[in-house]
Amino acid sequence: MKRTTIKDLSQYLSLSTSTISRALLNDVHIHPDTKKRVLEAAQKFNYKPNATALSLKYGKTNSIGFVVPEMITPFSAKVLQGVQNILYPLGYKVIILQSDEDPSRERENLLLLETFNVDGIILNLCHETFNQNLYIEIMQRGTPLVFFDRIPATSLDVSKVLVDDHIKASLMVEHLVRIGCRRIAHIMGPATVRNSAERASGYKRILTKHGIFDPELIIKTDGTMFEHGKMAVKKLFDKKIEFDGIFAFTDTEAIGAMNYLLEAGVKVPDEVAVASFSGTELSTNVFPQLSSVEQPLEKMGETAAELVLEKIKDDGAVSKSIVLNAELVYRASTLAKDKLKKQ
Amino acid sequence: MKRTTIKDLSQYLSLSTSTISRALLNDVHIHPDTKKRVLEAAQKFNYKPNATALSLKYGKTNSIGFVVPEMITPFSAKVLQGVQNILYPLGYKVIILQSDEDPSRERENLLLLETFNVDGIILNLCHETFNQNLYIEIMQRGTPLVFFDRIPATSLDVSKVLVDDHIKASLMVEHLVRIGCRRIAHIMGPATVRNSAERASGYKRILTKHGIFDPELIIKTDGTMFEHGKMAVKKLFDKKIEFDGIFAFTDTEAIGAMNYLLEAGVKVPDEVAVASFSGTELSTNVFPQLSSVEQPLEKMGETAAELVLEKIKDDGAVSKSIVLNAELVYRASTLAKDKLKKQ
DNA sequence: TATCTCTTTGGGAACGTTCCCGGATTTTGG
DNA sequence: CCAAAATCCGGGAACGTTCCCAAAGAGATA
Repeated sequence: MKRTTIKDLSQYLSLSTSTISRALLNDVHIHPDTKKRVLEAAQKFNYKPNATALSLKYGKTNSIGFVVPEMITPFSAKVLQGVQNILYPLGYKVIILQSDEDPSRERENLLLLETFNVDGIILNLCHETFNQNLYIEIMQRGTPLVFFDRIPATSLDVSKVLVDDHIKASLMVEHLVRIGCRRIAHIMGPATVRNSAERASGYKRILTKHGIFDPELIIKTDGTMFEHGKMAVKKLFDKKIEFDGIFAFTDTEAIGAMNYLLEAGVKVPDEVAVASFSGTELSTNVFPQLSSVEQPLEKMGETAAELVLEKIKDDGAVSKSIVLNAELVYRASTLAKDKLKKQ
Repeated sequence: MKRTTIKDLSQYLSLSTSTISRALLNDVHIHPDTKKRVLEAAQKFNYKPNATALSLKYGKTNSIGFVVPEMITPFSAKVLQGVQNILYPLGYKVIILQSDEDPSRERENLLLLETFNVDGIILNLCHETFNQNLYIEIMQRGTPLVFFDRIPATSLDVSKVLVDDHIKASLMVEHLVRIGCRRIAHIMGPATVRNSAERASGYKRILTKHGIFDPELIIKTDGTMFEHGKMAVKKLFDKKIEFDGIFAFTDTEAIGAMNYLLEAGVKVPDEVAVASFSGTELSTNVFPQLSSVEQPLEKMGETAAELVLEKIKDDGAVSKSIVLNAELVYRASTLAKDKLKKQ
């Protein structure tokens, strides 16, 4: 049950492969009758062009790689959605690889994509510097690389799409202060990505401004999942550090933290308000609903896809850094309160 | 900055492409010195074999398609994880496409994968019968198809991996009865997939056995997301139907329902117990934690990948239906209670 | 009628790789 | 020392497609 090829058609119709090809490609140099015969035969035998052969001929595979630290949370899934919105209608396929927050796994993934001959790569990195040289090499070897969310050192000349972590974090922390929090803890992201530092610096700036900064309130984590949020709160409890608000690096961490609080009998937001930084629907699908910086994730994916297409079309295209706006949405987890004494 | 090919190396070393190829492939018919020279040159110019050329030559692309109704919830992501556990080490790439619960989109996806020449397809369908003929055609044209979770009509001779929906649903509903629920609502899955009917029949069987079945308590939905769970509870409220337990088709629906209840001031599990059918980490990352039928999703993906590999190796391989076990895990959302009067 | 142009078709190289086949050289065995 | 065998290498086809080039035939023009 082999797939029919142009050669099959040429034998069936006693024509050359050239003629078949011309008929299929709407070439003008062909007799209408011949064209009709070819098209009918193609229909009859369900001819479909062999994409692999075309890839070989034209040196492009019409595929792009999408490399993310994980695919379990809706974060990457939302971005992917945007990427596919753009790429799918153009006939591109997307190959997805997960790095499991492991830079050496990320390295393998990138090299694998290179052997796959992808036309471009969209990447959310898992370590700011570890693979920096590899990024440069890959781009030099001709595969465009576009970053989103977690980006490499600014010295690298690459296209990227991001939000202003510092500003948006500041605004959300400011909100926590406004509703009456005075001991705001920060569940900080992994030290290996710059967003962690950016958001933490926004947090620190606001608290310092109000004279309520306390380094004890920063809990460092080495991941971004539910359990990391839980562990962070556990640490605060263990160290008997008092707090009445939490600003978390991601919504998964915020939710992990919140559930841990609820299970410990702590009321949210009455005793502890919780806010996060994200953009997935998780924030509206918990109780109480979560205040968060809503990044336009789908838009982020679309933008990244457009940037990589630009680079594919013209490999000399100037690199762009696109900063998307993120919206602050205040929900039940940070309801204004006449502060009650906690714990 | 073109990639180096065997031809480049052959010119550089004044050898034929045959010899280069032999050296690279560890052929025995080659002089050790020659081999050494070639390997060094390959290293020097960072030679990497062109996967596209190999695909063309061998008629296989070393890629498999993964088609799912959606990728936003962790469900598909967990299965994908399993798929990649098996396929990644073997050098296969996975191409992921989302059907958005739309059968005609699913159709497009399958046809696209066919033009991509994937070696096999792993599919979670979104309509039991709509694309049945297409499945048959695709398999006849030589691309093996393996199903998981939502499977086609049993008359179709295909490999598939699933759990026993009826039994497991029965057991979970039995548990709800055991803890004291008497008015158990069922948030039923989409009518277009057989799992919905299977789980609903388990539900119905148990309630009938206990003489507490009431058709009013079945709420049909046309999706499996948070919002469908919410809408279902809203319907129950609107119709003023009393209930003290919920068995939901998925954990996302269960969580949507639970949050809606909590926001309405209904206590879970005190007034309404909630149970679901799933296997993602969402069930342990809500408050209260959710009792659910935990499907071994990663295992499911691994099994599906193995099945598709079998079919790739030998297209006459006999089709298998593998039924995986699912574990019932009881958590806080169905704590045994001395029933209080509700609402 | 001879030449020119236009239309339609076929031949074949190219993309990068493997592998079969045959040829040249060296080694082995009697 | 000569034949046979082993070792090593190059040529070229094949995978499926496009596209350049050439050729054949028809029609047009002088």
